[in-house]
Amino acid sequence: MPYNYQKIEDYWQRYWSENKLFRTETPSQKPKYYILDMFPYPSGAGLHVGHPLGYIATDILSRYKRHQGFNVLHPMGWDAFGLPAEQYAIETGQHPAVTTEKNIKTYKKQLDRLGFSFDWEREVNTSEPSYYKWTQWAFIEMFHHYYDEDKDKALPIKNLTEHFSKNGSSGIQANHNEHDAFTKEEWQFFSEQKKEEILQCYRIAYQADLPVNWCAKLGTVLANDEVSNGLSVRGGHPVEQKIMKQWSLRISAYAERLLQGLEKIEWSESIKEMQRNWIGKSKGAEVDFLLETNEKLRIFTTRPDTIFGVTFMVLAPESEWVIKLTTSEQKAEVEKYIKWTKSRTERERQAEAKNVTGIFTGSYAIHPFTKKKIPIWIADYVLGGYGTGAIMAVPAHDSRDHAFAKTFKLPIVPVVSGEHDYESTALETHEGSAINSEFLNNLSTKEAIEKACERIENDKLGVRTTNYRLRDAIFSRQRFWGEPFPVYYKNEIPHTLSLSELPLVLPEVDKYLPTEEGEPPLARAKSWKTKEGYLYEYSTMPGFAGSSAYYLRYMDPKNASAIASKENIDYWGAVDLYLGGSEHATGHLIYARFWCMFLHDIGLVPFTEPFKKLINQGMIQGRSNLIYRMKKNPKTYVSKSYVSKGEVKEEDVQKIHVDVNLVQNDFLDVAAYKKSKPDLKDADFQTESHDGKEAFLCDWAVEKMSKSLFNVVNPDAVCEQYGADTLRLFEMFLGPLEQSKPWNTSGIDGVHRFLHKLWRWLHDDTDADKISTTENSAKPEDWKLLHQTIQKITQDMDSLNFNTCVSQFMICVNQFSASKVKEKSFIETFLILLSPFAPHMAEELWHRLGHTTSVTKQSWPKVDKKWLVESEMKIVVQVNGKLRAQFMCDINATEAEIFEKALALPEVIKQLENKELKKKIYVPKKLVNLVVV
RNA sequence: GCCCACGUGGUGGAACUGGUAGACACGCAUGGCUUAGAACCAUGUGCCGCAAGGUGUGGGGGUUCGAGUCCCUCCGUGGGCACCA
Repeated sequence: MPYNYQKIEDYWQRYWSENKLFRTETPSQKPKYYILDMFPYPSGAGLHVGHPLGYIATDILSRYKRHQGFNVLHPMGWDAFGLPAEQYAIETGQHPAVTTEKNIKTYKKQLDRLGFSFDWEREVNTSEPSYYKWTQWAFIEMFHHYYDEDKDKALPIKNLTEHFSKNGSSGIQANHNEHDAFTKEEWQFFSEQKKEEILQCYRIAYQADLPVNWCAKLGTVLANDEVSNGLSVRGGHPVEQKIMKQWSLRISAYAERLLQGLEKIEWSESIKEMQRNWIGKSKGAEVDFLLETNEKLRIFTTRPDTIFGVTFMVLAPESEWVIKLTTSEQKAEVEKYIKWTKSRTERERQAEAKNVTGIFTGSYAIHPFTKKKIPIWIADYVLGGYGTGAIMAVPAHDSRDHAFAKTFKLPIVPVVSGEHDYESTALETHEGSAINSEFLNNLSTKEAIEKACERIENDKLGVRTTNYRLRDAIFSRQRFWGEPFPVYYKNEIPHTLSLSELPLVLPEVDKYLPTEEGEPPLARAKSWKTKEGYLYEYSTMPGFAGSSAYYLRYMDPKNASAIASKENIDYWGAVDLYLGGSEHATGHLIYARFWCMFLHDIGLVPFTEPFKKLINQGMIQGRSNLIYRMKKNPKTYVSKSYVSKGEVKEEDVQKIHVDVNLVQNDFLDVAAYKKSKPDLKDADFQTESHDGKEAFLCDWAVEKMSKSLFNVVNPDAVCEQYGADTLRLFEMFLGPLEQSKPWNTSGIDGVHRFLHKLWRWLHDDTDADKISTTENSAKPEDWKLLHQTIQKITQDMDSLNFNTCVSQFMICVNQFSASKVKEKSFIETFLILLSPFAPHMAEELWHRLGHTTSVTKQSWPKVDKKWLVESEMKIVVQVNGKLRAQFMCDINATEAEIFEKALALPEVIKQLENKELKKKIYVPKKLVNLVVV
C-alpha cells in the first residue's frame, strides 16, 4: 500500500471541514489562546511558496495548543481595500469588489490545500460594509474625544466644551494644535464655525490644514510611513510637500504611551527599536532669544550645555518668523531663496542634503547670557514641523551647523573639552566637560545640561521640554477603494453620522478616477447625499484603517451591535502570538497599538497592548536560474547558441533568466524550454558531461521572488508533486522562522523521503488498510528516544524552533523503523507529536489504527521521566583544559572513584608524564569533568 | 553618519544554563540490489596528513580548569533611520 498523499489529503481536508472540527466556541471553560497571522491583501497574482510560511507556523502552533487543551482562536481574513484592485478598476472599469472577491476565492482555495485549521466561520473582509461599519464607528468615537494630558487618556469632547464655557481656554491640559486663547465669554459668543474650528484643534480625529505628502501620480496624499526617500512606497512615484486640509489622527498624543508600552511586550528588539526611532523622543529645553524688536524667538535644543557656543541662529524657510525678521535690504534675496526651497520636491531636497544652502535675514538676536548679537539665518536644513522651527546653531558641536558655518564663513567656538580639529569637523560628543562657558565651565556634559536647564528655568528664559518625532497620521486618501468617512458637511462644518446610520456604504460611480475639478472619485456620485441633502466627505480612509482593530472582530465576527461583545473581548483578551512581516514595523504595528490604546481609554478593551508577542517571519526569497547565451554575432543577428554552465568561456556570454519550473536540481529540461518559446525551435544547446550523461547545467542567484525573474514557485505545484504535508514540513525545515532564506528545492526530497519512510515503517508490504500492531515491540531505547522527543518537541514548540522539530522526527523514524516498533500506544504517542506538522499523514495513520480523528484529541503526550533516567554518565577527562579521554561511569560513583578510574586511563597516564598532579573535580549538570591541573 | 541584528563544513542549519562543535538534512564518495535507470539499503564525509597527530565556529586580545556561547576591539554581511537640533 503506497503512500498516496493526494487521496489522503483530499479526504481529510473534506472530513475536517464537513465536520466543522476547527470551529472555535465562545464562551468556553477552557483557557484561551489567540494566535493571529497578519491577514493578507488578496492580490491577483495568488500565493507563492513564501506566503504560507507564517501560516504554517501558526497552524502548527494552533494544533499543538488544541492538543494541550486550549481553546484556540486561529482565524483568517482579508485586508481587502488597496491600490492594485483600484488601479485595475481604473483600467478595466471592473468594480474593485468584484476583483477582490475573485482573488479571495483563489487565495482561499490555495490556503485550504495546505490543510490549515482556520475557523472560516470567523472570516473577515475589511471591504464589506458589515465590517467597515466598525472602522467608521471607531473614527466617530475619535472625532468625539480629545486627549487629556492630566488624566493621560482620551476623554469625551463634551468635557472640553464644558470647560470652555466655564473657564475659556485657560487651564486646559490637552494635546492640541495652536489656537488663540479665549475667555468663557468669548466662547459663548463664538459662531458655530469658530467653535468647531477650536474643537478641531483638540479632537483625536480632526481636520486641519497640514503639510502633507502629495503624490500627484496616485492623486492622493500619503502617510509618512507610505513614503520612502521622497517616493511613494507603492509604485515609487515622486511625492511633494503641500498644504492641504486633511483628516488626521492625533497619534502624537499617544507618543509617550506608545514608547512606554514597548517595555511590556515580547517583540523582537529590532522592531521595538524601529518604533522607538519612529517615535523619536528627545529631551531638551526651549530657550527664548531676545530680538532687537523685544520679541522672543524660541528655539529647541537637546544640548543646552552648548549655549555658549552659539554663533548664529537658523529659521526654517516655512517659519512665520521669516517675514518678521527679514530686513528690507535682504528682502529680495530671502524671497528668492524661499521660492526656490518651495519649488524643490521632497526627493530633490533629500538628494541634495549635502549641499548647504541658506540666506541671512539681516536681523540679530541677543544671546541670553553673553548678550552678544547673533545673526539670524534661514536654511532648509531646519525643519518647520519639528521643535519650534528655529534653532540655535553650535557649529563646533553639531555637524550640520558646522557645515553651514564653513559654507557661510561663520565663527566656530568650541565649548566642550577635547583635542579636536574644528576646521574640518564638529566634535559631537557627550563625553567631555564644558569650556568657554562661564558658569558651566568644568562640568561634565551631563551635569552641564542639568545646570543649564536649571539656570534657564530660574531666569525665566525658557523651559525643559520633550519633543517627539512622531507626527499625527494623515487619515484621508483621495481614492475610491477605501472606507467612506461617516461625515457630512452642514455649513461647512463636519458632522458625524450616528451609529444607527452606519455603515455608510460606498456609492456607485461611473469611473474610478478623480473628477475634472480634481475632486476625489466619490464626488462623481452626484446623488450621494444625506436625507437632508447634505454632502458627504469625498475622501476615503487609508489602508491602515481597516487593519487597526481587525483582531477584535474575529472574536465576534457576526455581531451587529458592536465590533465585538464585551464578554468576547474579555474572554479572548489580547493576541497571544502575532505573526507577520517586519515591513509593518512603523505602519500597521504602530497604528494598531494606538487604536487599541484609544479603545482602552473609551472603555471598550481591557488591555492596552493588542499583541503580547510578535514574531516576524523571514521572507522566502526566490532562487532564480540563469543560463548562458553566446553573445549574438553579426551574421545571425540573434544568437541561438546556449552553453551549459561548466562550458562557459567568460566574456562572450550573457545571462538569461529561465523559468525555475523547467529546472530540476539546476539541470535545465531543454526540450521543455524549447517548447515554451517558439523562437527557440532551432536553438543550439551545448551540454556538458555529468555523471556520464550529457546535461545542461544552469547557474543560479538568490533574488526577490517575482514573476519578472521567473523564479516564482506556486504552492499548488509543490502540493501536486509532493503533497501538503511535505510542503509544510519542508518550509519549517528550511531554517529558523525569523530568518530570510532562499527557496531551494534540493532539500525537499529529503523531507518527502521521511514521510515515505514513516509510511513504510507502519505498513508491511501487504495491502491492508489497517495497521497491524503488536504489543511490547518497543524496546527500552525506543521508549527513551520517544520520551526525549516529547521533551524536545514540547520545548521547541514553545520557543517556535520548528526546524529542529522536523530533524527530531527524522531521527525517530530512522530508529523506530529499524527496530520495527509496532506497539499501538507507542505509535499513537508519536502520531500526536507529529500531527501539528503533517496533519494529514498523522490523521490517516491514526485512522488506520482504528480511531476516528486525532485533531480534536486533547492529549499532548507527557514526558515519563523513568525513560530518561541515566544509569551511567559520561566522564570527560581534561588535562590543562584539553580533552584527553572519556569513559562511562556509574551514575552514583563518588568523586574519588571517578578520579581513580580517570587516572587509570592510558591516555591520561601518557599525558601526565613529567607533570605534577593537583586534584580538582568539576561536576556540572550533564557531564562530569575531571580536570587535572 | 547613527541605531539594531547577525557571522559555525561544499550547502541549509544543530549545540539548553560556558562542558567531546558540526545533530538532522542536502550534496558528494564507495559498496549492495537492479538488464539499465529511478527508488531503496549499507558505510564514509570539517580541514591538513598514508598514519600517528595537528588544526578548527570572521580576525586579534581577555576572563576561565574549560569559550561557538561571556567581555573588549577590529573586519564583514543584512536591516532600519537619515538634515528631528
